[in-house]
Amino acid sequence: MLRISRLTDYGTLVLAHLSGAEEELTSAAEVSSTTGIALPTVSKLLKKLAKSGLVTSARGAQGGYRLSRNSHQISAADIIDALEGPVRITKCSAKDSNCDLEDNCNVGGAWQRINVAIRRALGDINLADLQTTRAPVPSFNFAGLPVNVEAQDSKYVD
Amino acid sequence: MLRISRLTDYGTLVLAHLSGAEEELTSAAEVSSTTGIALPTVSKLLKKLAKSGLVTSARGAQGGYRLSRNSHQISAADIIDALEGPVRITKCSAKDSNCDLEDNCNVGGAWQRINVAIRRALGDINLADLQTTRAPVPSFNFAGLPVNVEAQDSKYVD
DNA sequence: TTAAAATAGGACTAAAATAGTCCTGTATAG
DNA sequence: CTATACAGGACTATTTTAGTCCTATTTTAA
Repeated sequence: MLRISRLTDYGTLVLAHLSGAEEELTSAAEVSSTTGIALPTVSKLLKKLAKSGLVTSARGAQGGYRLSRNSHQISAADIIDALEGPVRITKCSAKDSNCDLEDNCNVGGAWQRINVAIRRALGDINLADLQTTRAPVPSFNFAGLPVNVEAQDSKYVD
Repeated sequence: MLRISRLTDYGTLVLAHLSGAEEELTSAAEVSSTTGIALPTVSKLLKKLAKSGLVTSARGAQGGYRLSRNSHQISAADIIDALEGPVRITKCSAKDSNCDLEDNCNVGGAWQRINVAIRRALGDINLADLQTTRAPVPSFNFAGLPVNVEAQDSKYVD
C-alpha cells in the first residue's frame, strides 16, 4: 500500500534531470549516464512519458527529450498517471466488476473515495517540490486536524 | 500506487463483520460463510490481525475472535499496518539502503514524506467510517486547498 | 479422559504484477 | 547514405501477492 513502483521513482529522477535543462534536448543515453539508471530502462520510461505528454521528443541525430511544460506545472499525480496508469485502490472497484462478494461488500466505496482524495492531493504537489530535497510537503489537514509533516517524526520511516 | 492489496480489502470486510458482534466470539468459519471469503484466507487474515492486536482470539471449542477495541478506535492506518506491515513508498527509502543511485537521487525524501502524510491522514479514518457505505470521507485539505471528495466526481474512478 | 472444535504457526504452491532487456522499424542531421 | 536517436512492442526474469495445507496446541464438554 502507498507504494509507488520503482519505475515511477526512477521516472521522477529522469524528469528531475530534464528539468535542469528545460530548453535543450537531452538524449536517453545522457540521462542514463548521469542518473546511473540502465539505458533500456531510461528509454522505456521516456517513451511512456512522451506518450502521455509530459515530455516532448525529437527523433534523429541530435534528437532527445525535454519537458513539455515547466516543472511547476507537472504534478506528482501526473507522473503517477503517466507511469502507472489509472490504478484502482482495490481490484473490484470497477463498476462492472464481477466480484463474488459484491453483496456483502460494504467497504469498497470508502477505500475508493480515499484513493480519489489522495490522488487529488497529489495533484497539488509538483515536480519542483519533489526535487527540492527539503521541500516542505505542504501541511496536510484531514478531518480538521492539521498534520505537519517532518521527516524525522514518523515510525513509518525506518 | 495507492493500491491496497486484496487481502487488506478482505481484511476490512472481516473486521467489519466482527464489528457487528462486538462482544461475542465469532469463529473463522462463520466469518467465512457470511462473507464468502474462503476459509483458509479468512483464517490467515484473522491470525495476522490477532498478532497485531486488532482482534483478540480464544482457542478451543466455542472459541473465535472479536475486535479488541471498538470500531471507532480502529483506523484505516491500523488495518494497513496490520496486514501489510510498514511499507516504504520506494524501495530505497531505508537509511542504510545501498541503492546505486543514491548520490543522484534527490527525490526519494519527498515521496517518503508524502507517504508519511498520507498514512497519518489515514489514521483519522476509522473502521466505522469505512463500513458506512456512504461515509463522507472527511474533507481533505492539502496545500491550503479544501478538497471535498464526492464519489462520482473523479476521472480516477472508471 | 477423550473427542471435537478452534486457533497458532509456518511451509509450500500458484498466479500475477513488475522490472528489465532486446529487436526491428522510422525519422533526422550532417 | 550513414550514424544517431526515438517508437513500438515482444519477450524473459524476478519478485510480490494470494491462496492452500499440514502439524501443533488449547479448550470445551460429553
